[in-house]
This record gives sequence, C-alpha cells and structure tokens, in this order.
Amino acid sequence: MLVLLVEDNRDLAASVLDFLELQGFDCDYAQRGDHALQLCQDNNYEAMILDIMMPGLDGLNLCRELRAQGKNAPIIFLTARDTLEDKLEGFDAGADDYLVKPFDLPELEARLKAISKRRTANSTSLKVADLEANLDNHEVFRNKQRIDLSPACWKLLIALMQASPRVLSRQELESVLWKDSPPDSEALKSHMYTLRKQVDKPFDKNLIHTLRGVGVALRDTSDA
Amino acid sequence: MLVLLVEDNRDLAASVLDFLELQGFDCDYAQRGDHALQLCQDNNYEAMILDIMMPGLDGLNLCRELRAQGKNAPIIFLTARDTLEDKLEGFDAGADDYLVKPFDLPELEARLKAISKRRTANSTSLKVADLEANLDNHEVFRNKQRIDLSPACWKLLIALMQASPRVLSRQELESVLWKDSPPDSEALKSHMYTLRKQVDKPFDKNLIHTLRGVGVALRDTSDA
DNA sequence: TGAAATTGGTATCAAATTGGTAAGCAATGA
DNA sequence: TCATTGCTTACCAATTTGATACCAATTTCA
Repeated sequence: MLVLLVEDNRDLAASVLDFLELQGFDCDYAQRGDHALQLCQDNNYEAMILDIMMPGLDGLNLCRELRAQGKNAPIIFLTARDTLEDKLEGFDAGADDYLVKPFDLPELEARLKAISKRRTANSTSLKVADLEANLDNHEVFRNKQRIDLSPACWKLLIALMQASPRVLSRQELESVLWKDSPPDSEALKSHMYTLRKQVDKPFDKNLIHTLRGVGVALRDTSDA
Repeated sequence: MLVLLVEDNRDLAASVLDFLELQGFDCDYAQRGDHALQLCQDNNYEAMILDIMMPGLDGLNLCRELRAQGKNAPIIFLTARDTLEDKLEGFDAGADDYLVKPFDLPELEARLKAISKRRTANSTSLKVADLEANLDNHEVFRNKQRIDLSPACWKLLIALMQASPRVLSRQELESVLWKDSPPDSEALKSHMYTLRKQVDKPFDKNLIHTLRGVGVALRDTSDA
C-alpha cells in the first residue's frame, strides 16, 4: 500500500517513515506542501498523512486542492493544532481523520488502516451479511457452510457482492459472463436460478433480490 | 441518514441525540449492547456510535459481533478509555474511528460525516421531506419504511422528486413514461393513482399535490 | 345561482410482460 | 463412460400496463 507522508519536521518524518515501512507500507515523503502536490500528480497514493503548518503550501490548502482535483484517497491530518475549530476546519477541507500531536505511532497505523479498509477493493475476501467469498482460494461460504459454485455462478456472485447493495441490470450481469456478446437466449436466467438455488434457497433469508424491470441486487435487507 | 447510538449514560445520550437530530440525522438509540445487537438485526444503520463499557454486551464485543455478521457500516467508539491499548483494541475490533470522552459534539458530527462520506459519495440519493430514493440501489423509503414501486411508478416518482418542488404538467409526466408517444388513454391517471396509494395513502401527510389544471407537484407543504 | 362541462380520483380488469422453474441436450474434461 | 457445466427451450405464476367506467370536485357560463 502506497502512502504519502507530508511533514516539515525531518526528525518526526523519519521516525514515522521508519515505523510505517517496518509495518509494511510503501511510503513516499515530501517536506513541503507544494512538493507533495507535485508528487500527487505523478502517483496514485492510497492514503496521505498531512501536516498542516508547512512551507510552500499548508496542509489544509493542499487537502482542498487535492479534493478539488477529484483525488479522494483517504487523508489524515497530523498536527499540533488541537482546538475544535482546527479540527472542524480539517474535516471541512476534506480530511478523513485528524490526529493531534503528540501521538503514538501504533495509533496512526491503526487509523491509517481503518480509513483505508473501505477502499481496498483488492481485499481477498468479500463479505455481505453471512455470505463470504474468498477471492484467493475461490471459496464461498454462507453461514460457515461451504458452497460449490460453477464458474458462471461464481462470476455472477462476485459481481453482485462487489456491487452490493447496488442493483445490477440484466445487461450488466450478462456482460459479466459474456463481455459484450451474450447469447440470444435466456441463459442468464438459468444461471441465476442455479445461483439462487445454492446461495439463497437452503437458508431462511434471501440475499439475492429481484427488482422487477430493473435488475438484481445482493443485499441484506432487514425486512422480508 | 439513519444512525444508531449505543450509550448507557442517559444524560449523555440525550444530548448527543438532540444534537444529531438537530443536524438532520435520523437516530435510533439503545442503552444496552444486547439491545443494540437486536436493533441491528431489524434495521440497516448507515453508521453506529458505540460506547464501550455497557451492560449486557460491551461495545467491543458488539462491534466484533456486527463485523462477524458482515455488517460493515462505519462504527465510531465513544468512550472514556483513552490509553493506546484501548484504542488499538477498538480499531482491531473493526471500528472506523475512536473518540475519547469528553468530546465536542461538532467533532463527533464531523467524524461521523467524514467516515460516512465514502459510501454516500457515490450513491446518488434524492430526498424530499421523509421520502428518500436511492438511484443506485433503486430503493424508495418513506419514514424508514421500504416501498416497492413498479417501473412506471418509480419513473414518475423520480421525475417528481428531481423536479420538486416544481410542478410537472400532465404532458411532462407523460413524456417521462412514453417519451413522445403516449397512449391515447388515461393510463397516466392509473399510474399516478397507484403511486399515491403507495407513497401518500399509508402516511398521514400528502407529498403529492395536484394543482388542478396545471399538473402535479411533489413537495412538503407544512399546511394540511 | 345552478346546470353543464371539465378535470381529476377511484376502482376493476384483461392483455402483455417479466421472471422463476424445470427439464433436455450438447460439449467438456476427468 | 460419467459428471459437470453451459445453453436452450417451454411452461407457469406474478406483476405491470393500459384500458375503461364511474364518481367527486371544481370551473365555466348562461
């Protein structure tokens, strides 16, 4: 995971970098806000840790600029400014978290992970309600019970889980299986039928919901 | 946005609830961890604020249980326990943020929003009074209650919500359903009737208003 | 003022559409 | 060969749609 640290205090930066790299993060470092902005044009950081008071471009404006550019990687402010107003200004600038100095390195790590976990689409396991899919070993469990799926059903389920709770249209589902040249038959219905039979039928709560005229959604709706 | 607050101190809870509701959040409240767990089975919260020390089931285990159930709504711990170990345990249990008491209500709000923004950022939803439509999920709620609409009714409602509080003429409404070749019958009346029956009838306040000779408007008029 | 006309709400229904179910069959690979 | 998988088709149930008839309320106009 590639992280950018922007901090004008070299000593502090060094200890943070040491720690994060020890924990397995890939880190880039900038000492000035304007340099950081430059780095962001060329790299796709998965998270950023920003000081506020810095030469060149302060952290708040750096954050605002990045957000204005449509970059929405998680941002944590790391600063000595600890008043309520400071914090609100930070969140208002588009930050995801705000940590006041002095701080513990493990807390920074925990917050970094917490804030990044939502974006990690490359996570090896998907979970929706009691349904779990492990992308690495190609396994699906519901309620701790293994489910064997055919390749087609697997693809459909993964697509639905990744989209959850969004609805996928018939067309989107077809393109999952056949890219852009779907058979001119009702093959999709067939596969969906098989998928439901395995994923929903044996259990007392349906996760696969049909939205007539729209498509299919996989979600945990608390109602019937 | 539906939020669950779990906190055993009634006074603190009351002030948090007051504040959040003033800021436009819909809140549910539980005083015990086990009650909260129960509530989570029946409701789909968009975020949760948990105390740690509580009767019944402590916040950490509540959080772990929810995560194990595949519920991944953002969770913020709100607690007096302020050591590094406490915080790490909180994040480890699956929390997204950790706020130490005493705290400022605006900071809680800022953190709540920061943590929720990722899921709401890309989900386009329309809201008029207590009526809410999510375009991605293709879901409609009124007063937290799900409403099932036929494709035609959905299209009409979305058009009305997007136009709200503007009036849509009969012709505009027809072009929503049939582009430019409406049937020569009163089919529109039929669909509008069905729509009202589902959206307005079951509730004590009408949002769909007819302006005789003009058209139909969806709006929250404070009068009868 | 009041009768007629117009507009819009209510209700029911048949035809069309959509989607779930099930069975059959060919292709593939163990 | 046998089992699995993918595709095809047919059939059925449920929902949706557009149609129509009939009211109720409002407006028009004599």
